[in-house]
Amino acid sequence: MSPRKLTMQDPIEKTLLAAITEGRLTPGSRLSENELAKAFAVSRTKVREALTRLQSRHVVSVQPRRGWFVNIPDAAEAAEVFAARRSVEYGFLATAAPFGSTEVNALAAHMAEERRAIAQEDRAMLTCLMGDFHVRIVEQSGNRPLIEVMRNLTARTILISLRYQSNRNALASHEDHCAIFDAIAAGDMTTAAALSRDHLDDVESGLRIDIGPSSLDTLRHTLRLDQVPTGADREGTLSNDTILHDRDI
Amino acid sequence: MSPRKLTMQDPIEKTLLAAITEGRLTPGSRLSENELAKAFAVSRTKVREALTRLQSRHVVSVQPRRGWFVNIPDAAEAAEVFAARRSVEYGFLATAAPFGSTEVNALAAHMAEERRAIAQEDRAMLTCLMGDFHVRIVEQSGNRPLIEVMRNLTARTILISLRYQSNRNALASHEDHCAIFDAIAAGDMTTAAALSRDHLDDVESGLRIDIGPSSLDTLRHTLRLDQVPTGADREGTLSNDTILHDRDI
DNA sequence: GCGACATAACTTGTATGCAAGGCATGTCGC
DNA sequence: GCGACATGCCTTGCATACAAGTTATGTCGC
Repeated sequence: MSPRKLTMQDPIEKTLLAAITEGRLTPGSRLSENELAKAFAVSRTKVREALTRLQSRHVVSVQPRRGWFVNIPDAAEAAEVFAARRSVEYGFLATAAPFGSTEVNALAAHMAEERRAIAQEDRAMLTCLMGDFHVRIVEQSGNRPLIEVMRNLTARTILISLRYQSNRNALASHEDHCAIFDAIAAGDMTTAAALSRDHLDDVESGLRIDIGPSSLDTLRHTLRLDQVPTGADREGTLSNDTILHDRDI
Repeated sequence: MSPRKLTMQDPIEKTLLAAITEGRLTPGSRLSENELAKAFAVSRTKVREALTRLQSRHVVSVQPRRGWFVNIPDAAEAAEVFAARRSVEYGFLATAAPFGSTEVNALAAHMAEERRAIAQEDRAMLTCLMGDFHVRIVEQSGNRPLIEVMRNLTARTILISLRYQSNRNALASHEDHCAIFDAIAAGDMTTAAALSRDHLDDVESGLRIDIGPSSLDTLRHTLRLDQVPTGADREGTLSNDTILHDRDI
């Protein structure tokens, strides 16, 4: 299901994070300690451990005596996450040595995955892959702290995009990714860094931050209708109304 | 005691992190759940929560049924942390807008703190401040995700420096900081970024990675002699043998 | 019918109890 | 004297019990 193995220890944390990055858990979704404990056949202690870790990563939050919820990033948080990604991704590419053939091939494999997901019109897989692209670039360095940072920021980016990106355009983003990949493959890291920075600007400017917190999502949240979707209603296809302006992650 | 307020929720986590950044807890120090629970007058549950969070930040680690320990970063981890800092700090400065007078003044206040600590020959405070400099630069942006990243990386850097930096030179580092500050104050962020990157290179190359894991620290660790220092033995002064080549964080 | 209040059924927060395993000490066999 | 083994104390791992608080429900008064 997941396009890539998550190198994480705790299976609960890993499963929850996978569900979020794959769009099965959306911002505002409620996470019951008891239900998770039953689902994973462990005690609440272990569930709380995993939720606490995710909380420190700003992926979930807890309201005292009320419950755990998948984070609903506000506009300020969205801006900060994008700014952080600009710094990290630009800094990484601008200071990195040109990639070797092994690393370029790994990225090329990812580009093929993106193309396949586009061809299959697999919306969930595509969202996940579009975010993964940036993680995979950093992964080629083998720098674990940096990879971790990128994973966290990407997970939060997915929440942001689920929250604010009403109509996205995966194709435009994919083309940006292709350009970044080409620069990396050509060994031109400076260009890759600049392209990456501009790409993030474009994605961010495509966000509809006017979608206020009193919109459908929060209403569903308030009405407790925000359980895990039954599946079919999130399996959207790449409809024709995705025009060329907005970008998908 | 701490040169700066840590914006952290949990007092246990905050206290432990402060003790580490101020050098009262060194790599290999043992952290007993029971003792911490008694010290903070809470149950082991809360202590384990805090330790788990610090574990996910790579500040402490647990050996099953043996105990919790302040992380002893190995050479590979040290290299990765420095490389990550290079990317993040370079990327931040290279993509940041020039600082306003408010931000420059805040940094100037920090520089004064560094000078005062040097004059007072306060080694512990100085180590803390030298790491804090880089955090404070990013703090001026108000970007919380990035600040968090820098705080984590800086905490790990302090562990690295306690582990590998046998004889440090705070003065050389301070001069580097002065140069970076001057560039920022002049609005030349590009130069500041380059200086910051070079500074990290210099600090890293000053590490004595040949101090193998079978050295004094690990021996003390093995022999369980690695309790919290009694105080006096870590209150070193800036001795004259700190020559101009190595740099303090 | 409708509003206010009591109550019951949830939620998380925290402490505690017990299980499982590591490590040092002491003891027994030789 | 010395080595192997057993024992007991220590550690963390985990589940559970209970406390505290929030929300929904039902009921009573009007």
